[in-house]
Amino acid sequence: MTGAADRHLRALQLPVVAAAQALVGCTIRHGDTSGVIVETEAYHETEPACHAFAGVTPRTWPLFEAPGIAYVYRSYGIHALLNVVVEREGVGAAVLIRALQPLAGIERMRERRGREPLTDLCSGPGKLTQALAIGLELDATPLLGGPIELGAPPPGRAEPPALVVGPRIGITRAVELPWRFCAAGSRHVSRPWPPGLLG
DNA sequence: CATGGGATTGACT
DNA sequence: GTCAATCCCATGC
Repeated sequence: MTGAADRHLRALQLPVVAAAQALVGCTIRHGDTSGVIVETEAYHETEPACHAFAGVTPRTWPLFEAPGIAYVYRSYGIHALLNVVVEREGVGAAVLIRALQPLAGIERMRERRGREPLTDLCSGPGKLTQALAIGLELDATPLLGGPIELGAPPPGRAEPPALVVGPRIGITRAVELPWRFCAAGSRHVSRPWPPGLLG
């Protein structure tokens, strides 16, 4: 079957920027909590904002593995951030999952986050890992048949969403690359887009 | 071995 | 708008 049913599988085979685009609309699940990916960013070893730019280190080695595993690292000493490793083994590249539209386990997410509004549950890379209870112990685990499951778009959302493109958030190097992708008009992204650009 | 800096968030002015 | 929390790890001496 082709189309939406295997979009996540095809995304894992693409170059990182195309993969980041293709993963918007796919799903992430951990335990009973899941959501639709609405925001991603691409990171590649050839540009200095990527952890893989420094080469293989105790932290970055999963980035250089074969596609389809998680790269989870601690940010600012506090948050865990989830990436989908892509590109062939030996090349450091990954897609940062920046926001989800909550799909299942929403009450559980509210408990974990200590917040009620649906748009506050997974609207940021640190928020979604808290909502889905994704921690550093899941670093380098497979995303197909592992504890975290990367899945196809949900029923009724076969059509790839329109994307809004922009610069990546929160970095200081390679800021000019337009490697951030959001589902147009989504209210679940980490930062609202300027009025007029919303789908 | 010491140091500095984050792919962030939430609280506060 | 500003700012602290917090810690792993990359870097440099």
